[in-house]
Amino acid sequence: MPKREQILDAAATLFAEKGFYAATVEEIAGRAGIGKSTVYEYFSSKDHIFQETLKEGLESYMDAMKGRLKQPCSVRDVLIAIGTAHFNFIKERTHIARILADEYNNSQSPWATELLLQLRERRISMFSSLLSQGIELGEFRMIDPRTGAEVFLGVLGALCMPVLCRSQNNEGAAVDTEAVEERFYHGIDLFFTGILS
Amino acid sequence: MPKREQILDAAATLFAEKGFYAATVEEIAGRAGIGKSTVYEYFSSKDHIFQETLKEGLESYMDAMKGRLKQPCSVRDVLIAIGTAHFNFIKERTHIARILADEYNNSQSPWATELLLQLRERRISMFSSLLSQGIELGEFRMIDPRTGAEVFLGVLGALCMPVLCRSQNNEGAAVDTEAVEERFYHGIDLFFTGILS
Amino acid sequence: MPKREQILDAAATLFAEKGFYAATVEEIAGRAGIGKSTVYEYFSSKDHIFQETLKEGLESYMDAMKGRLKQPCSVRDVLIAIGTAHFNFIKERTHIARILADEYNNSQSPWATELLLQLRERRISMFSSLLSQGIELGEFRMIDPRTGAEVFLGVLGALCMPVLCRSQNNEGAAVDTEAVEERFYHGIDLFFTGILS
Amino acid sequence: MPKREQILDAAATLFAEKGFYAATVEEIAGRAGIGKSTVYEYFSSKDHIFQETLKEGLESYMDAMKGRLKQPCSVRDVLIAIGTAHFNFIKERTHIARILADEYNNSQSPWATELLLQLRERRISMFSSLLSQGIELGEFRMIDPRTGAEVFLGVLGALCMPVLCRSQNNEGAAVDTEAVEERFYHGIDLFFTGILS
DNA sequence: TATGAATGAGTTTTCATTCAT
DNA sequence: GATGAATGAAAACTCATTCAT
Repeated sequence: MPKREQILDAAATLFAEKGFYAATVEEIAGRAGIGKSTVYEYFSSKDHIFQETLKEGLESYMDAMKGRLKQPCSVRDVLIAIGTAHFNFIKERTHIARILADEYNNSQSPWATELLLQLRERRISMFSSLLSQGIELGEFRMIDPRTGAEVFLGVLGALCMPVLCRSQNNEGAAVDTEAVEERFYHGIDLFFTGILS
Repeated sequence: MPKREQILDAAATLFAEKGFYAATVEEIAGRAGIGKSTVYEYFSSKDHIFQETLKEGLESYMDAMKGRLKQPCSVRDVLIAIGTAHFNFIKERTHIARILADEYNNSQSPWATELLLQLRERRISMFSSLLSQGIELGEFRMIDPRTGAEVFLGVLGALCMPVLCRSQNNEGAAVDTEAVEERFYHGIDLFFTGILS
Repeated sequence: MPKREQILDAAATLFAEKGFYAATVEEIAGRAGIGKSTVYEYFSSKDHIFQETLKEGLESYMDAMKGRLKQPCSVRDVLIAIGTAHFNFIKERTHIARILADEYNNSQSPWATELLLQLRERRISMFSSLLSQGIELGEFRMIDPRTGAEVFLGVLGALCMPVLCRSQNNEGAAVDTEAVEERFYHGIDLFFTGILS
Repeated sequence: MPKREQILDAAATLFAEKGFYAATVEEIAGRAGIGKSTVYEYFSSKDHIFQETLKEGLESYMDAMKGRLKQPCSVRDVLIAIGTAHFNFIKERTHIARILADEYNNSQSPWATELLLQLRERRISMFSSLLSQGIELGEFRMIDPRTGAEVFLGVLGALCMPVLCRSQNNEGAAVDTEAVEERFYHGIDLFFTGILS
């Protein structure tokens, strides 16, 4: 595996586990199995590493989502497919996901907040346009698409929390992913149908 | 104002703005208008300051919520009232709210994560029992109350994000709180009625 | 008890227990049962407290010795009497004794070394003149009195060590003072008679 | 010279001159001719430096002694040889010797006291067994070997004091080592023959 | 006289980054 | 390229001392 990726991998794990500040360049190098100063052959600074970790995560997340957009079925099904992709991304790339999920992140490099907000906007606009489509097609009520998008985002986030949280409690009983997944789909369903009787 | 509170206030602002690590004790002292070592007359460590900031925030948040629980009206209205309280809390104590909102926070003191997760659980169980009530009263469908609670949490969080985000961009145009508030109620409404037509 | 003495007492205990640096003015004040700044009404600095503690100890030690000098008996008996006084001083004022015993002390205020060296010189000259007397009287061999005095000093010190050492191990089983005392007199005897058969 | 040793050397000098607390890491680094943080590449803390200084000193002292034990001569001569080794050690490694001599040391790291007491015990048991031998061989009277050992320890210590003391008064006239040495052997002789006529 | 509150000067320690090999 | 060694800059924390009451 190319060194650059080794580093990025190690970094993602450590940033997710301990945060930007507590993770040291030395540790990252150690986990990547290389010398400390070698890191600086590939990245100009610790900040830079974080930046690239984030970028890579961002893109791989968006890619995972995009695959689900063009499907010849109801918008509702597309949104569910996106939810599924989201859930899978989190299961498979938990470390990166933890970093991406930390939207309020301000403990780290200042521009990180910026990137994370950009991700948020991209996701919102993606959801928003899907909702608009759905409204046009008569699938959905006449709601404000942006609001709907924000809500959907919140729902996805909240329902996946359990997976991301426990991921660092290596000791504790592993999360019952099955149960979480079941609740996940139930929760998404609530988004569509509401809770009123 | 008592020194202890001055410090806590300054700390809340700085922790919210720059996170636990980037905020220095010197800065906190400076903003509180006192000498660095005076801080240590009131708190035994930077960690301790954060802990107390968090605790105080936690309690004042839960207090703000509890006022809304016992009302002679529909459960739906109670949930909306809670939403309102949440929104007001965020408007009024934006700094603390930013800290409380950072559920994925792991960049800071390790027990902080614990406290924040506890807050989450308390909120979920509060919402959960309200939903159960509503179901019993026939107000809501037969949904899983915990899932519903998680979703409601996510919705509240996502809808308030704009306020919390910009709060640090002191430069940028202030958020259009009115607009956010409008979306906020619209979003909560979606939680009840769903988006399907 | 006058405050000044309260402070000096507390100081002696703490200086003996933890040394000059580790003992804080706050602790001293606390143990003396007064406020921290009150200490400065009686002493101009921490150094000053130590200085006075030392002086007081020095004098009370020399006083204890002097009482034994004028006795109508053999010089040998005078030296034994001094040994006894030394041993008693250590039993009764262990804390001060610990401080006085630390001749190599350089961890503390610089002039402290000076005072302790003076004590040493005073003791040596006391012993030295006794030995000279003894030689003149034909009690002792023709030895170098100064050397003899140094040796006697060393013997006293070494034999009392066990008491001073354990005095800080509050937890441990108290030293068997009886046994130490027995060895003490045996040891002094060796000084007079040597070990050769 | 390897950096680790440079540091240890500088540290020994400074600890001996000013004690553990008054010697700063910065000074140690300065005297070692390196940057402050470089020290931490070799030792994990100031405490650690002291610990290693002490350990090294302890071992080199015991080594110096051990060389003198196995000699085909009278026990008395062995003890004198040990005295000589002791004296030479002090002349050659005065700084370390100062630290080792400070048996009452409690101003420093707590475990330091422990190590120094261990040294004392090792020396006592060494002397004690030599004395026992001497008694068995009929060289010495029937004395308590432990007491004898303690006395011998005290004698050695007291007689070397002048060298250790002045060693820090760099300004003052150097000690007349010759004179001290002469007294040293005279003093040891007293241990064997006593002072009685 | 007595003291709680405030603090500045100083110390240890950490860590991203550089540089010589 | 790769790296071990070196370090400066910064941060948390301590404590003797002062000062207003």
